[in-house]
Amino acid sequence: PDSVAILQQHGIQPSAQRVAVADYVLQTLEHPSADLVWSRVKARVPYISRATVYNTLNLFVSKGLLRALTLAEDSVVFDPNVERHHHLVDEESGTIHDIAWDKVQVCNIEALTGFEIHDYQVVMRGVRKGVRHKP
Amino acid sequence: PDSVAILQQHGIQPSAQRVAVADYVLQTLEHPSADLVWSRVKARVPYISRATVYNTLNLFVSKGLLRALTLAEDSVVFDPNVERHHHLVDEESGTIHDIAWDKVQVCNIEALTGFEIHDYQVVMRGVRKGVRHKP
DNA sequence: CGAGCAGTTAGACGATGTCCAGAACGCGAC
DNA sequence: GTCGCGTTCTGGACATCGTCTAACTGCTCG
Repeated sequence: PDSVAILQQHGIQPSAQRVAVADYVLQTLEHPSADLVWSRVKARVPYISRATVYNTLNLFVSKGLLRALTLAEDSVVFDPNVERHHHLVDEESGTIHDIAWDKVQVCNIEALTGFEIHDYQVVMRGVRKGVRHKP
Repeated sequence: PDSVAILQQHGIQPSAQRVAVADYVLQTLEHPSADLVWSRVKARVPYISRATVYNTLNLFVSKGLLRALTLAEDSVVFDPNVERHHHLVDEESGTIHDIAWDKVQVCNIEALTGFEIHDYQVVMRGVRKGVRHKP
């Protein structure tokens, strides 16, 4: 897809650095941390600075292009999937997997009193099936 | 309750520092970060060091006395409630509230293929009802 | 040309969390 | 008691994450 067009549609000036970040982060499935985005983008655009990557990621989040997730220890990760969905954390590798919204259902959320729920998701932890554990 | 007895039941030597940490962290409802635990405990035992608090909290987690949660930005917090339950993050204050396990139900978790789910919970974000927003 | 503005840059900074070497402690043996 | 040994505690160094600032670049408009 055309990163430049996407940025413009969201009211973001498409500078060279922003396009470079978008080209990677809007396509990836690896739920990268900010510093991982930095190193990935640096591989193609070596002169980009760390501050720019952080600024750009925060800008993308505020414009709704990305979601920031705080699921596992150490660091926020970014998810280009901004639709509602759930998450599964692989306890062995730390990898995060998206789980489609309609794969599981949550009931009685509306019955909670005292709070106005703006958003919710199921967070699961587990391991790949068939992986052997040490005896 | 008797912190000394609880520590012993979990196979932890009850040193003065560990008891001091336990006295606070096993009773609290405020979901403290490690550094908050440090300052709370220092108020009663001023000579305790930061490293000891971190070591003690990690020890308690590995022994099943506490759960470490990574829900909101910045820092892991600790929860003495080790029963299954859900969490609600107040988006205005950042406060975390425990939600009883049977208040909401999650269906079809078992139907997920490819993974062995060890644990899951619903994470909600919202605000206290009746709180006015700026117009 | 040059003033102004948006974007970028490098590095300083504060906060979080881990690690290490040495000091202090507790406890049993003598 | 006191000796010796293993455990615990301590303070500081260290690495990482994320933010901030001040200076620099490059573009547009007059």
